Amino acid sequence: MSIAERKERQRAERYDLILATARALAEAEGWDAVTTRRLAGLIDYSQPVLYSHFKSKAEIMAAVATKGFEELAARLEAEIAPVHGAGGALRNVCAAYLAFARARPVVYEAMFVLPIRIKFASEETPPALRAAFAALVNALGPDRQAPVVLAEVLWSALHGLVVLEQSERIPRAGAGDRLNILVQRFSRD
Amino acid sequence: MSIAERKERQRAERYDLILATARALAEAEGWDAVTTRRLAGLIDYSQPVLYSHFKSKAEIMAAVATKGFEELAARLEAEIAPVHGAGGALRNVCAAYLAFARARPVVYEAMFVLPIRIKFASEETPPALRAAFAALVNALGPDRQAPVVLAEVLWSALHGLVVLEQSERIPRAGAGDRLNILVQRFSRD
DNA sequence: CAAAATATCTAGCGTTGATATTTTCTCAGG
DNA sequence: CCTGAGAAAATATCAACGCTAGATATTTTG
Repeated sequence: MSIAERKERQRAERYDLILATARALAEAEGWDAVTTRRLAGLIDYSQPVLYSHFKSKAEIMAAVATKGFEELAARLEAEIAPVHGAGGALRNVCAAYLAFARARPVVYEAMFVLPIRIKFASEETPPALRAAFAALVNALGPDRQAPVVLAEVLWSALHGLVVLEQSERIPRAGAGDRLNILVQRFSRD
Repeated sequence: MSIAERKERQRAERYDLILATARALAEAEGWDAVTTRRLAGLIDYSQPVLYSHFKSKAEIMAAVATKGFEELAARLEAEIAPVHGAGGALRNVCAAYLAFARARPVVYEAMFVLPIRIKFASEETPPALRAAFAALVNALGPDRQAPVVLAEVLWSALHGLVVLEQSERIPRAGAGDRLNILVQRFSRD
């Protein structure tokens, strides 16, 4: 079975290559520049090869997004794990969320802005996405009333800050002040 | 000058017809369905006529968005004007914002999600947009510290709720609970 | 060694936003 | 009532897009 294994491995490598290339191209020139022709050219395969791995261009973007969920979850959990003193966890998690969005804006866009049809808050929700949301709930601390709904509102605020900032609808300069106010508003009274 | 005036008026009518048709088509089938050809067909003109009014399709969407800013500002100001008792203004303005987004989702999308390159928070910002933001600031009540930054965060939270709800990333069912929590968090302590 | 299955390519379909060219219409002056 | 200039709108066209069909080369199986 060694030959089949090798082929399987090579296919997986090409799969990863497609995702890495799509992400790199999007980071360099934005998602609009990620066309199937350019993507195929960059990996030195013909365009239809992409369709042997993915059903559509949207599915490629969804796969990039899924990897992004994993990275985001890891970053948020890293801010919870050490016992920093409970007061600081909320601020650190919020800051990590915003830092992720700033560091990987196009991945963030694929995850949360573009229409990629990933199920949220259901059984099919990717585990990493659920983990990231759980980190938000934990960051709020124990014994809060309606912690899940509270985390949803917190997440909305974080997401709103990200997209309004990225689309330059609120000035980038005030980001620090806005984080302060956000944390203050969602801290325990 | 009467002939020139008539021509001018007819041109303005066609301009409005293009915007109304674009909006109606977007509301019926989404912005992706608004192609220059379909739009031209619906107004019984050839496709290049659109380019005698607008430089690009994005400019058409930006014009629809600008009309949306006016409607949003009017709705928010209507919740401030009457002296409802200061406590209720914040809730009413937030509810009106969310109601606008639910009532006109595709106009909201053009205003705040799609890349339309309208200047925010600058001298070129459309007056209606500035007015809408001012209504948010007023809704927070007098004598708050850093009211503009606070309003930016509130706006971010509202916007996050809207887009996460519309893209089904948070369940629609909990909207009422989330509004309660949002208002509670941004009310004066 | 032949047959079946798999992998990949070239070519092309139908649409898109935008533009270049050509035709049609409008309207003032003789 | 003509006629020619200029504006306005049409047709025709462009390059690029996502995606698919058909043909060909390669590998696996009987």
